[in-house]
Amino acid sequence: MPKDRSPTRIQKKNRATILEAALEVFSVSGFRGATVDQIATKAGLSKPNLLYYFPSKEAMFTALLSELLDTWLDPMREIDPDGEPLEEILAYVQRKLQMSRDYPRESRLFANEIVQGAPRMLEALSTDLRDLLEEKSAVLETWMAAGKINRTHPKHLMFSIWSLTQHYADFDVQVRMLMGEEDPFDAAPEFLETLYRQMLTPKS
Amino acid sequence: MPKDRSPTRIQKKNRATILEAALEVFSVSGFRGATVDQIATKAGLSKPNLLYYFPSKEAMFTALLSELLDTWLDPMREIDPDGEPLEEILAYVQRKLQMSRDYPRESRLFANEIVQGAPRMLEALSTDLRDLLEEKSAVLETWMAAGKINRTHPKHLMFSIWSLTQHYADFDVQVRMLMGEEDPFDAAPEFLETLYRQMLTPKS
DNA sequence: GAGGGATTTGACCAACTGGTCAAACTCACG
DNA sequence: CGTGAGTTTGACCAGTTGGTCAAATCCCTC
Repeated sequence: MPKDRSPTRIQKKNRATILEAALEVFSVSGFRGATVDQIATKAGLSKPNLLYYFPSKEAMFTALLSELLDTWLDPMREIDPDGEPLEEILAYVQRKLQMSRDYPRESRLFANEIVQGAPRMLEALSTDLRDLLEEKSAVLETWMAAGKINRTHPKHLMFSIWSLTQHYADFDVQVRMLMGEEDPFDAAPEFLETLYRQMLTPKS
Repeated sequence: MPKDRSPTRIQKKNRATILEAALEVFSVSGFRGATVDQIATKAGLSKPNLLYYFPSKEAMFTALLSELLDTWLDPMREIDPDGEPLEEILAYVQRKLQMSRDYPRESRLFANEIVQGAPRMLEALSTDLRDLLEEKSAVLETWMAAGKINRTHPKHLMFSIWSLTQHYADFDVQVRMLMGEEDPFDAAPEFLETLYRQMLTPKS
């Protein structure tokens, strides 16, 4: 094991290589389904070499999770309480959809883990995500109270956004199989835009 | 292995016991994460005994899938082309939500498999589900053409219904963790009803 | 209640998997 | 260069896992 000094050039390169390979493998097989050998092969390194950089398979997984969770929550952080309510929400939806298009492996990594009960992630979720959701739910409530958007359950609204956008990444094979030639991401932006605009635009 | 005659009383009972246990285990761990021993323990039978009734772990899994897929698609089959369009869709949404509440293990079983690329299910999906979706999409299109509901992409509309309803089953731990005491299924029916009503009710 | 098929299981096996370790090798730096 | 820390790996190990098999037990039927 390397000393706890600042990482060498090789350490930085190899850690990154390993995490990239780990993402590739964990995201399709889940924690238990993935094997260290698969990750090693994908990374072009030997199995003992991986375990030189990370003390265990579990350590690779949690390192990956904590590295990605922040990025994953960024689109939600960007919701601006002082912005134009409807536009803020619609923009958030599009950012989240973009994430599903650009980072499907990350989406599936989280999906895999949560579907299986999130045994290695619940702690992180119950702090970072929970706080962020409470904060943004409060923002939504003030917007609703001010009549800027239609009244609904703010948390269910957020769930719906996560669900609809991540569906295109998590259920990618199914969606593509059912759509044939057509790329799901062609029509998705407009579909979601229309959905949320019609749902949230105040009647007045 | 039993002869291929009509199954005995014991065969029927044990097969059912095994599939019930298999559902319990596969739905939380996925195919690879589940072990035959876990299923055997849950079923109260010995491992070799399971393999007497099913030739392999894979056979248990596929038997389970094919047994459940039909039931899983029933709510969609019930959409009546001659019914009142908006009400038909809203009723479908509620049926699907009810499925997520009553059969979360089934939902997670499919979710697990599809997220991982559906290696053992793609064939079934690409016939049964595909045909059914084409049929119901056509119905939606006629309703849109007749101005009974707002125009949108019919397939994306169906995806959205699956996504929103199954989210409550598949991401159950996350949803419950974020909602605290409140039962997600209390507010969900009304939330989804409002969402689709506002989205689909024709303007004019 | 005896015979024979159906059912059950303890013992076992080969393949796989996460992880260890000592020895070999590489590289930065004086 | 040379030397010591950093890096790599072949060989190995113990535990797990899917699956087999022969022997034992059960249960239906005549």
